[in-house]
Amino acid sequence: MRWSQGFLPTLRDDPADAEAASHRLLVRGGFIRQLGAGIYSVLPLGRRVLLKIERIIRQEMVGIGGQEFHLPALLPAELWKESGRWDEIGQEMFRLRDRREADLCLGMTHEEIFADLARNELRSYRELPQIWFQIQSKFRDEPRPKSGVLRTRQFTMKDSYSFDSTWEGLDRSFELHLEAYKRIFGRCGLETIAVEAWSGAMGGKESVEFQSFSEAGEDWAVTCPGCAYAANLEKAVSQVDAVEDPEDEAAPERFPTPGVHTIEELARFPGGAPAERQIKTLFYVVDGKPTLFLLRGDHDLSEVRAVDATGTANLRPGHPDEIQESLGASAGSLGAVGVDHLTVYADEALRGRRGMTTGANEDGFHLHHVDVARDLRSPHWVDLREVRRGDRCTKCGTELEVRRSIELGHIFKLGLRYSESMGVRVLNAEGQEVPVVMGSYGIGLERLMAAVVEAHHDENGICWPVSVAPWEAVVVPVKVTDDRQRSVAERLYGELQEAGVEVLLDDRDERAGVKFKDADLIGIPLRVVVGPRALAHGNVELFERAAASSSEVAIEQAASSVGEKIG
RNA sequence: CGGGGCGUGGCGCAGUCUGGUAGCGCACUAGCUUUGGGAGCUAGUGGUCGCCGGUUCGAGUCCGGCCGCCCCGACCA
Repeated sequence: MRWSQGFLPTLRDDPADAEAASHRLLVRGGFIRQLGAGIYSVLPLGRRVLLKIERIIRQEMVGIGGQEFHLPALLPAELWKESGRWDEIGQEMFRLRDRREADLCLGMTHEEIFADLARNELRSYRELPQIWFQIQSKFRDEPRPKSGVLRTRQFTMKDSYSFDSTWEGLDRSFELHLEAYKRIFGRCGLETIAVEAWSGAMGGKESVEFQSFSEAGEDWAVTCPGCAYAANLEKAVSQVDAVEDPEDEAAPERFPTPGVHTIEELARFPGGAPAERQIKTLFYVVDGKPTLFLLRGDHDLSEVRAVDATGTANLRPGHPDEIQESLGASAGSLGAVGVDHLTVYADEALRGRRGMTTGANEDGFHLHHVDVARDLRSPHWVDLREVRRGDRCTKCGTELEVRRSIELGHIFKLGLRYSESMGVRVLNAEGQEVPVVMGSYGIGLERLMAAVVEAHHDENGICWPVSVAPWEAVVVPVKVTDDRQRSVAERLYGELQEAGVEVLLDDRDERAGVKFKDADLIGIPLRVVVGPRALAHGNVELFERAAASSSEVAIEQAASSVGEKIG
């Protein structure tokens, strides 16, 4: 394509409200434009990148036996009511009514719809396994869209669903996806790790996320340098570092702590206690009922674990007035000693601890000499603690690392979650009707594009890997009004097109600096510069964007050199 | 939903405190000069100052309400 005829709206300035590099560069480079919070238009440049990502995904999905569908995004409520998710999923689902007042929603995922097709059409185990996929828009009313296209309310997802007659079959389908996903991300130029994850609203028994390390991410990946262990922070486990408590037979004793509201303040307070010798008391409202979560002072609550422990996702931190009403004190002076009118969950790390310090349920006072076993009224012992950097791996004892990451894909062993609620059954070899064992697998495409930018950019712009670059090469005549330069540039443009290279010709009558800046910004991997310096020797320059390295080749060799470099 | 910030030509911003009828840089149009890393000069185009209401002779500016967007904490591809 000729640049002068294309729509490539690059901006000279960074957009004011973009912080993440991918957001900034994709907007500035003319790949995307914002329409609303978490709603983006994809421009021609961005579309080319997404189509390349789609092609890679499609090839790999077909490679594991996947068959492509295209389901509606506008979905009747009935199927969701059947699976129970119409009520389970809260405000994240976009809901609407048609003119007959029938409930509908915009698809946020398609388990129900594929399960409906499966139950209507599949009859025998001999038709299985099946892997069905689509590449389609998803809608999720995120509480907080952010970072450009990393987290949006409408996005494109490759979602696939496997149907097997046995659990072993599900394991195979899952494994096929695991390997396909590794290839997909690798081909897009991303290093990823597969981590154990929490299944969340999808349900099912086991799930794995693919994450790419990036400071722009919103997830945390816990990895063990000593063994293969890797997990999402939500799911990660670790050994508790043991704390030696002194002999302390004394009864709990109230003591004044004026102005102390936090663990840190109490640790610094004369006569206070180090964080690991305090009991942190968190007040939550769970299914409408006030509830306490107890942790070691230096540990943090994992809300996902709290959800697991309580069996409901309906929980939130208590409001100040609720706390006051239940315990007669404000957050910062709370404790569970003597509390028997609230449900209390205690983290395993507190088991057997004594000589502890905790709030006295009276503002400005704490208790010393608390013996967990003796002074707490039969709490529910559960795992509430969030893993942190430096904790030891449960498998090999090595210190764990915790790093920011972007969740690129998530694969789930759904098991019978949908086949039982929706009646997806086939006959097995014995002629008995059995529920189909399902899996579901998703990749967010725009997020994947953004993650590639996060991983491949510098101060001048994006450095696309050739596999997903909007154009593979750009031919830049330094001065288009120069006849020699223009004719050589046209010649190379033609030769490269002939050779099947996706090539741009920057035929704009702009100064060289403008054209170089733009080419850097939009990240074309290879730039062929046609200028007087090299032409004097019958050469042109080849500039490799990512390496920022330049070399000269003879005009006659230029097209084939480009072909070699872009592989 | 809690906290913080911001809405002024396409983009980036000033002007708001202290009311007087909208300005700068970039981009865009035309001309001349220039031409290897975002050129210079000249002349132009383009804005109901987020929306509604109020105060006032007069509102971008003051008051009230609403809407939108960004960032930080609880959710997910």
